[in-house]
Order: sequence, then C-alpha cells, then structure tokens
Amino acid sequence: MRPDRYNARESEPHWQRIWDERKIFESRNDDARPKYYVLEMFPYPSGRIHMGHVRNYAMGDVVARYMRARGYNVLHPMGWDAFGMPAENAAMQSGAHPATWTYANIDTMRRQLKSMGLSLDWSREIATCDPSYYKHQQRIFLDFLKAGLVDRKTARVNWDPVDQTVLANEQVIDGRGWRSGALVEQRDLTQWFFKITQFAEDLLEGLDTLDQWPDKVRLMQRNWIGRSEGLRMRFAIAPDSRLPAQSDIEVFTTRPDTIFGASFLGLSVDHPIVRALAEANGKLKSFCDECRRIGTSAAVLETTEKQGFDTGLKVLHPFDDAIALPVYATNFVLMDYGTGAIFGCPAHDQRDLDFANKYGLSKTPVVCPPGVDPASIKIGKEAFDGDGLLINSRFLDGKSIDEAKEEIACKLESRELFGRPQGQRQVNFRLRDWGVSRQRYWGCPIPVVHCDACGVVPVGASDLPVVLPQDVDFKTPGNPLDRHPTWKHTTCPQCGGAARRETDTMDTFVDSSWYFARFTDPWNTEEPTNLPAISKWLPVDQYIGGIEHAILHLLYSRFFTRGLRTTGHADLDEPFKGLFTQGMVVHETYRAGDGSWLAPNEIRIESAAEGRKAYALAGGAEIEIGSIEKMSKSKRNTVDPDEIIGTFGADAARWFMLSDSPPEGDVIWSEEGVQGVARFMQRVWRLVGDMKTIAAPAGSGRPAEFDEAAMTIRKAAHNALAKVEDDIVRLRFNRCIAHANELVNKLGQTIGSIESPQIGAGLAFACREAAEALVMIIAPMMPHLAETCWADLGCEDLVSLASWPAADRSLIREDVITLPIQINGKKRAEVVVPRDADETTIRSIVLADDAVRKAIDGRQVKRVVIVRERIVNVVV
RNA sequence: GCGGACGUGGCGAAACUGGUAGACGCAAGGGACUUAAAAUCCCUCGGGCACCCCCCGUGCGGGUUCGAUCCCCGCCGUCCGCACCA
Repeated sequence: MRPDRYNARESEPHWQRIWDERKIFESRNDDARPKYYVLEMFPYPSGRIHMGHVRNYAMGDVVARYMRARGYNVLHPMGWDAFGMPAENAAMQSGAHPATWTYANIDTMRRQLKSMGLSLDWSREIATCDPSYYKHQQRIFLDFLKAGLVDRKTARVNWDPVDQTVLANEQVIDGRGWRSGALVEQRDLTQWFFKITQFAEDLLEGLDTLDQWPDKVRLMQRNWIGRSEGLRMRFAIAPDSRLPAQSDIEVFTTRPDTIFGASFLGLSVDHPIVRALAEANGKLKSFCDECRRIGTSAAVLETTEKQGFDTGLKVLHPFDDAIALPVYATNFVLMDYGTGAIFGCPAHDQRDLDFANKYGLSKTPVVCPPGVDPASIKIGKEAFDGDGLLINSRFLDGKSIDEAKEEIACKLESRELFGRPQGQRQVNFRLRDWGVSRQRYWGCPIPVVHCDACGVVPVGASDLPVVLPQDVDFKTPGNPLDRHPTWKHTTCPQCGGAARRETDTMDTFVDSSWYFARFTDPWNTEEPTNLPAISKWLPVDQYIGGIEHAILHLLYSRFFTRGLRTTGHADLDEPFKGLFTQGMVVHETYRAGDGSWLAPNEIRIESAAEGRKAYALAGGAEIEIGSIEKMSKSKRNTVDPDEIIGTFGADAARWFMLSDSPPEGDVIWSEEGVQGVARFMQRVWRLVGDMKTIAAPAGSGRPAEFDEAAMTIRKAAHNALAKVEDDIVRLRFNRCIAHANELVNKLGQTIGSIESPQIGAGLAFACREAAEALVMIIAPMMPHLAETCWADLGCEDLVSLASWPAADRSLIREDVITLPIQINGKKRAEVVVPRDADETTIRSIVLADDAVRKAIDGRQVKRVVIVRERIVNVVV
C-alpha cells in the first residue's frame, strides 16, 4: 500500500542502513574505471556539526553522487582535523582528557554526518590525533628535515607570560593574549620552521596552472607570496661617523631609480647596527623598546605616527660623496623584510614623505609625471608613485623609470665598495618561512631529541611514532609536555647518552596539509602514502571548503605536496585541481526589548501583508527582527542540524542549502524556505505516484509513435536532464534545483490534463522515462526520497547505483521556433518560423506579421537585423 | 591607504556573458474544495496608466551599438582580502 505522504523520518535511516550494509560508497584502489576524487575540507571535531557543515558536505555529496552515476570510480572520504587548542581548553575547564573529549565529539559528529545520508567512504576515515596518522606525519617531518626543508632558528614570537605559550598573531588582541588577557611580549625563541620560502617562486608560478580555482583565491595567494624585484645596495658610512665593525649599510629597494631623491636612511629598531648603537645610548634604547612594545597589530599601525631617532650616523650618496644622508632608527621599517634598512625618497613614497615632513628632511622630486612642468612640482602631503620621466637626477635625467632602474643596477653591480659589489639585484618575497612550533600538548610531537653531546638528533624511523603521554595535567599554565615528569627524558639515538625530547608540537595546519594524500591509502602502516595510490587518485578533482582557508591551508597544502614530491612520497605539484569556496549560512537575528538575543526556536513568526512580526514563545512579547548575520553562538541565530533533520529530514535540509543562492554566496536559512522544500518533496512523491499509474513497466521498450502529450513529457524530461548536466558540473546547484522545479511543474500540468482513455504505449513509455529522469535528477540532492521513489517505480536495484540517463538533445530541438521581434530595439511581436528558415524567409514572415506592421506603422524599414535562432530587430 | 568583488521586484535570485529582463523559489493577495482547519489545486504578483494598448524600469550620469543587466568612461554605495613588505 503506497502511503499518501512520504515519511522522511522512516525512510532516511532505512536507506542509510542499506547503503551502509552493502558498502556501496566504498571505493577500491584497484577499480579500473576513470577516477574522480571529490573532497570537502574535513571538520574540526568541536562537538556538533553546524549548518555550514551541512552546506559544505551537501555540495560535495551532489558532485560525488552525480559523478558516480556518470560511471566514475569516485573517492569521497571523510576524516577529522582532530588536534588543536579547544581540546586543551576543554581539559582546563572540565578536566576531561583532550583525547576523551575529541573522540567523544568525533562519535557525535560522525553520527550526525551519517544522518545526512552522505555517500562517504567511511572505511577510509582518519583522525589526525591518532598515532596511526601522526606517526606518518613525523616520518614526513624527518624526511623534510633530511631534505633541507626544515629549519631551526630563532624567531620573534608573541609570548603570553601567563599561559606561558606562544600565540599566533590572530590570537593577540590589542596587545593582549586572547585567553589570559596578559600583555603579550615579543620574545626571541628557537623555533622549528618549514622552509616554504624555498618554493616561493614555484608556488607563485603554480598558481597560473590552477585554472579551476577561483581567481579571487589565486589573487589572494599571489599577494600573500608578494614577489618583488629590486636591488640590494650598500651605502658607505661617512668616515667621521664610521663604527669600528661597520663600514657600510645595506638597504633593499625596488626604486633604485629614485636614488637622487634620497634624503635619509631608515633602519629597523631591530637592525644590528641600531642594536649595537643602543647599547651605548640610553635614549635610543628606550626609543627602540617603545617601538617594540607598541607592536604591529593592524589597528595600531593605522594610527601610529612615523617616528625616528637620529643615530648620528651619516652615509654617503653612492653617486656623490658630497651628499651625506642622515641615518634614522625608525618604527616603520621591518627587520624581517629585505635587509631591515631602506633609503627614504620622500617625493615618491608616502611613508618616507610622512617621515620627512615630520623631521624636516629635504624632498626632491625625481620623477616627473607626463605633461607636467618639472619646475611647477610642489610636494605637499601626497607622494607621487606613478609613471614619468626622471628629473633632478644628473645622468638619469629624461630616462624612463625602467631605464633608470636598469642603469643604476648595472652601475652598482659593476662597482666595488670595500671589496664587494656595491649593488646586487634581488627578488624578494613577502612570504615568510612557516613556523610550526607550538608549546602545546594536543598536537603532533616533533620527532627529535636534544642531546648535549650530539645536538639535535632525529628520532629513528623505527622508533616512530613518538606518542603523546596520557597522564598530563592542565591545571598549571605552560606546556604540559615540558613539565611532564618523565616523558621528555630519553636516550640519544646517536650516542645512547641521556637526552631530552623536543617538547614542542606541530601547528595543526601541518595535520591538514597532507590528509588528502593519506586518504588514498589510509591503511598503509609502513608509509605515509604510496606512489601508486597517489598517482591513481591525486590530484583532488574537486575540493570544496570555506574561503577562510584561501591562503593558509591551501598554501601549506601546496607546499607540502611539493615537499612530498621532493622526498619521494608523491609525484605531483598541485594537490587540488578544482577548488570551490562556498558561502556561509546566515540567519535573521532576534532581539528582545532588554537587548538579549533569542534563538530561532524561541520565537514565533507571524506574517501578513503589512510584514512579518516575531513574538517570544515564552511570554508572547513582540521581538525585534534584526539583521541577517552569519550564524553564531553569540547572536544565538543558529539552527541545529539535528533538529532540522529530525523535523524535515536530511533531504529537505540538503535541498534547501543548495536551492536559494548561488553556492559561492551566502544562503539565508529560513523556516519558511525549508517548509517550501517539504511541500516540494510531497509534490514529487504524489507526482511519481500519479505517473506510476500511467507508466509502462520498468524496462519496457520504446514505441515508435508518441502523441502530443507524450512528446511534451519527453521533451520536458530531456530538457531538464540536459540543463542539469550542464549546471551540476559547474556546481550551479541553485539552477539545478530550478530545473527540477520546472520539470515537476511541467509534468504535473501535463499529467493533470490527461484523460485516462488516451493512454497509449507512447504516453506510458514517456511517463516511465520522465518519472525515472525526475528521480535521477533529484537523487544527488535528495538521495533518500529518490531511493523511495525509485523503489516505488519498480526500478532495478538502487538509484544510488543507477547510471545517469544521458539527455537526448535532439528531442529538445524544436522544428519551429518562436522568434521575438524588436522594432528599434524594443520587443513588439513574436513570430513562429521554421528552425532552418533562411534570412530571406524570416524577413518576409516578419514583415508580413500583423503586429509587426502595426508597430512599424508605415515607417520606412531601414534595416532588418536577424540573429539566427535568437531575435530579429527591425530598424525603421 | 593598496588590491578585488558586487549593486536586478516585498525577499533570495535567473538571464545561454551583447539578443524577449525578472526563470525558479519564498512572502503576499484573490478564488476553488471543506461543516471547519490543514493539505491540495487555480489565478494575480516591478512601477505607472486610459489595464489585451502604451510609457518607464537592472545604483546614478554619459558613451559605443540595430540592440546594453552584460562592453567603455565618470560618480555613488555595499562587502571582502592585505595592511608600514620599501
């Protein structure tokens, strides 16, 4: 007995169980069909999934299910980005061990993801906090170390003196630790680094090959890498101010052409020369300390004035000994870019101009914009950095900027100063090496030991993994690994003497930099990956995730892939062939009179012609409907996927997530919207039932003749198939859904107008064909409803295993077409013409048309523009 | 400040990137069925008007074109990224 209503709550677990038992989504590495690897960014196991996950995984699942139907061997795995701070914070607050907390969260979230009906290969599940995963990460670290891709050097870090840990830049808010609130100090610590800068050029060039990435992301990475070509040049210190150990100062500049506009040298307060001078100069020292204290956060930089401290040193202009330039210690020159020193040319650099104005330094214009009289140039508050010709520059006068740059570079390169060339061309990058040391417990241990006799010694491969100790306490601040009573004491792999383990763990971005590769052979106990599996599956054909990872995660993964290649673990450069960044899930906010936020399930909406109003469920007070914002706990505008799935079903949640907005944009979750989806689902269920009563049995042959109703149905079905095919591969899910809606509308209308005596073989076949097409079309998005309909229609096996019925595009081509007719660019009429009509025929049909003649109204026809199968424009 | 994106009905959006602007959905209004409600079905739904005609309309002002949401120039506004990188 076919129920009147489709019951998602019964149906969804039923099909999930069948999919699970038959393991139909597990992919094999020895499957010979063409591969397709679709991957969504794996989640951090924070506790529960949120609607953003639902959207992300719904998108990936559509792609996976569609490509499977198209005959591909699809890899669609899932795992957990399971190391990280929140687990330690939870341990500090509740006392639960990070591992216990993390695995409990994973269990919850796995159940939630399974309730979404995702076609995932759970047999490949990995968790980065598992020793079976991080063992291989340690191996990769050691291989990178051996290959010279790892460095250990001192670096300036944000140090939280209360928590006794290093903080990332984004964890420092207004100069204070985000958790402790303590004033953050800048400390020089010895840290581990991945030498990502070694691949700077390659990472930049590789972007050009990533034509299936959003331009926006490529641009962001390009800017982040920040390549610039310039010149290192040395200035001799004037003899009377020369220091004992220092005869010259080297600067980096991208504008050597402006050398005759130079009026000072600016040095970072951390420049060795400044440091040395500060030893003997208390005022300079306190200036430097003050600059360091203020820090470099964005908000601070906005308001901080350019400041300098005259060191008393003078340097000689490289092309005129008679010019001596003052040397300042400044707060705006960075030590870790270029040489930590610049020459300032106020006329053509805004920062230098600000500085010069403050300290009354000269500002000679040396580039004259085209069409401007050099004598008329006045330098006020705005520096000119545009193009022009050189002036006031002696031998450079009249040259272009590029010619002048070239000339200065050649001159200085071929000239010696104190026994070395005075200039050297250099390409500089904004990109810095990737510091991976974290003074935390819940991360992958860095597998080296420190031996007093042998120094830093890698742990032997057979001793991996270096496993985190279980018995740790989080009551005291600092690194639990460091204060663990026994864990760090070990013996040196080299000399056998007493040694200490490295107690830093790796940045969790390391964990996510190669997980996509591990999925290709997650069972491998010996190696991180193996080349046949890598070659088979990588690159990921379609990677889907949030734009917030546009730089770090994606850049690190690209670096790692190059590193894996260098160390023989992989054989490609670019891990992600296609990238898609989906938008956020946003929701209205609700605010009570007292300013407190209410959750969507605490209010009731009433809508009428005058507008919508919200009332509190408790008490009934009217609630202000606020702006639409990203779902967040603080604004309480979240909805819980479990509740939505429990009420409307996973299919409804998935469909709505894909329906309303283009996938790269934000989608507004609304109760009304998801109710609309629920109505749609019942409509599909009824329609399939209606069509079934007409439809021929499954597998019936195609008759030779189709009547008009049958043709209408067939055309609608094939038209929808064709449009969905075009849109789904471009991830335009919102359009796919519009096509599905149109098909349902069309089929409903046509079926509704059929009188039962009319039903012949043609119509029966068309109904069977169209009903199956409809089910196939919705299946990637609403797999459970689709399975139920598929079974109801008596189709073979599962729709999840069925092949996509390729659209017959010849059916969509009409023999006669309706052409819109414009008179002087405005649409005035339509005519029906044969598709293959030539221009003369069309012209005469158009000009004979009553509506056209009326619109022309006797005026002279000057021209008739005919665009084939598109439009006709009559110019009068 | 630099770089980028975007502006279309009451709302989310379509429009094959130069060819019928507003598909599809949400909300709203009217009607049918019903004792009633829900569900379902039908109609209307950018603005104006003399309402089967016609005029206006894709942030604003120009331009190119037979024809512009789309291309060009100049404004206005919103959002995002980077942030003293010499």
